[in-house]
Amino acid sequence: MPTEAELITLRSEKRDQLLRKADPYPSRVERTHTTAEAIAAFQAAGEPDPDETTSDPITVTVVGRVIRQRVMGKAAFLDIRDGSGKLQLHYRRDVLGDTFDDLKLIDLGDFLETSGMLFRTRTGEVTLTVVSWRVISKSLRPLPEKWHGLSDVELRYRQRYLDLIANERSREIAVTRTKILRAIREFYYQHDFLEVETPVLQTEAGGAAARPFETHHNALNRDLALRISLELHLKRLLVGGLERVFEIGRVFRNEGISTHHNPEFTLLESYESYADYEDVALMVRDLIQYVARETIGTLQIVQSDGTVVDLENGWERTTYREALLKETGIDYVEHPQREDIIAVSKAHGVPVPDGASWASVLDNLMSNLVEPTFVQPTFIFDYPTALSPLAKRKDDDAEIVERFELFVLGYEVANAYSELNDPIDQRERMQEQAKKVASGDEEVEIADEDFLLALEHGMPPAGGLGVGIDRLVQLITGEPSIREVLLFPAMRGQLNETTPLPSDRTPPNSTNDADKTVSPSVLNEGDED
RNA sequence: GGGCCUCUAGCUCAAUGGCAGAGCAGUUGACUCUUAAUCAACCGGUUCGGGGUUCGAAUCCCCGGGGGCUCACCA
Repeated sequence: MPTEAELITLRSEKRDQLLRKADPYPSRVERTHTTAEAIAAFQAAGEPDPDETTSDPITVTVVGRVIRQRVMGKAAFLDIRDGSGKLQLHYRRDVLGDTFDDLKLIDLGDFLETSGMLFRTRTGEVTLTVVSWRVISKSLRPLPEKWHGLSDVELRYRQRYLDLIANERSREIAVTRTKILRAIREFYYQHDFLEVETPVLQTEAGGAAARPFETHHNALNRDLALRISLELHLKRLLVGGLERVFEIGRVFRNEGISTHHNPEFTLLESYESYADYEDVALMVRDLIQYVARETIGTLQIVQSDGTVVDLENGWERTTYREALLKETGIDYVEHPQREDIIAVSKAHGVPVPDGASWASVLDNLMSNLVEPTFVQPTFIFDYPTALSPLAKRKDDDAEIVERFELFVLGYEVANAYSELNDPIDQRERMQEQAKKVASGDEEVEIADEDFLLALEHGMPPAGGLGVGIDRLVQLITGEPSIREVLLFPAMRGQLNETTPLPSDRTPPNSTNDADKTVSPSVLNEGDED
C-alpha cells in the first residue's frame, strides 16, 4: 500500500510490534568484529566449516544496516553494511525457530546486531549463519532504490546521508577528503608548523578582496563580519614570535555560486618566518605531491573528462608578464594608463565592468585569456604590485611583487607571497586600496588598523601560502564540481515539503494497549489531517 | 542576474495533444545456498505550483518555484 505515507505507516507499525518484544533502539550494542574484520578472521583461521566437528568455527557478533533482503520461505539472506564493508547473513528457520518469523518486521534500512558462525556458501561468499539477532535501530522511511541508487542531484546534495547510503562514490569522496586534510596536517607537523585557530567573527574582514557576510553581536550591539581570509591574524602571530603557523579554516565570501565557488569554503594558510616565496613554491609542490601520494597513491590524476594531471613532472614556471605576453601578445607594462588597458581588453574581446580599476582590468584579462590555458600545474610568478597589496615588492622593481599563484586545470589552487613587513609601505598600499572603493571597485583590501599596529612592532620576513582546500580535493578526486567534494554544499531555498510521520505514534514509554492492528482498508478510508 | 536544459509513484525511468505506465521498493502467497534471487497476485499519482489555449494538456503558451550546465560576477 504504497503512497509514501502508507510506507511510513507500515514501518511505524512494525516498530510498534518490535516494541512489544524489545526496545528496537537499545543504547548498548555488542560488536566483536566489523564486517571486514569478521571476513578476515574467518580467512585467517583457514575458513573452518561450522558443520565439521574437527575444527572450531569462527563466531562473531556484527552490526550494520540492512541493504538487501532475499527471503525464501524458511531461509533468508540479508546483506548488511557497516563502515568497513558488507556481510551476507543467512537466516534459517531450523536454526532460529520462531525468531525467524520476526524477519517480517525488518525493512531495508534497519540496523541489526547479529551473532553466529561464519561459513562460505556454495557460490563462494563468506556468510554469517545467524544464531541470534535483534533490531538496534528501526528505519521509518524507505531508502533509495537498491540498484539504481539515488541520482537526483538535488536530493543527493540536500539529503547527503541518502547519497552516502546509496552511492559508493559519494562515500569515497568523503573519505578521500578527510584523508587529504589529515595528510596536510601531517605534512605541516613534520615541518614544525604549529596549527592555530583565529577568529571567524571580525570587526572588519580583511586579507582578501571579497565581499563579506555581515552579522550582529547583540550584547555588544555591534556589527561583525565573517572572515574572508586567515591572513591578517596569522601574521600577527609571526609578530608574536610563533615562527611557523598554519590554519585550516572555513572562510565566507558573499559571492556567487559556481562549480568552483561555494559561499563558505575551507582555506589553508601557512606562514613561515625567514622564508620567501621561492621557498614557499618548493614547499607547496612538496605538499601537494605528499598529499596525492598519501591519499590516492599516485601523482598522475585522471579527471572526470579524461584529462590526466601530472603532479610529478609539470610545475612549469612563468611570470605574469611573460604569460600574458605569450598568450595574447599584450605587454601590460606598455599600457600603464587605465583607458589604455581598457581599450586593449576590449580589443581582445574581454568586456570591462563599469568602474573597474587598471588593476582589475588587467586581472580580468589574465583570468579570461591566460589562466584557463594552464592545465598542468603551473606557477605564475611576479604579479603587478597594484594587484597585491599584502605582498613585498621586488628589490629591483617596485611595480612588481614577490608573489606567485599556482594554476591547475585552469583554476587557481594556491596563492603565495613574500609577505610585506614594512609597516609604512603596507599602510600606503592599504590606503591606495581604499581609494579604489571610492571609485567604485567594491572588492578591495581594507585598511586594518589593528593589523597595521601589529606590523609596526616588527614582523620577521616571511613566506605565506593560501590553498583552497575544496579545489585541491576536486583536483585529487577528479571531480568537476565543488559541490561533489562538499558534504553539504550551499543550496538555494529549502528542502521540499516531506511526508510527516503519522501523528498517533505512541512514544516508547507510554504502554499502548493491544488492539490497534490497523487494517489496510481502515487506513485507506481515514484521510485525517 | 542572463542563456540553455530539467522537474511524472518512496527511488530509477517511460508516455510529444487522446484512458498516466514499467522496474525496484511495499503487501499477500509459493520457495531452506540466494546475491539486482525467482514466480504469481495486489497496492501505489496534486505529472513542482498557479493561470491560459483546446472538445481534450504530463505534453503547447504565460507567470512563479527548485535543480543542473553555462556566461557574467568572483583572485
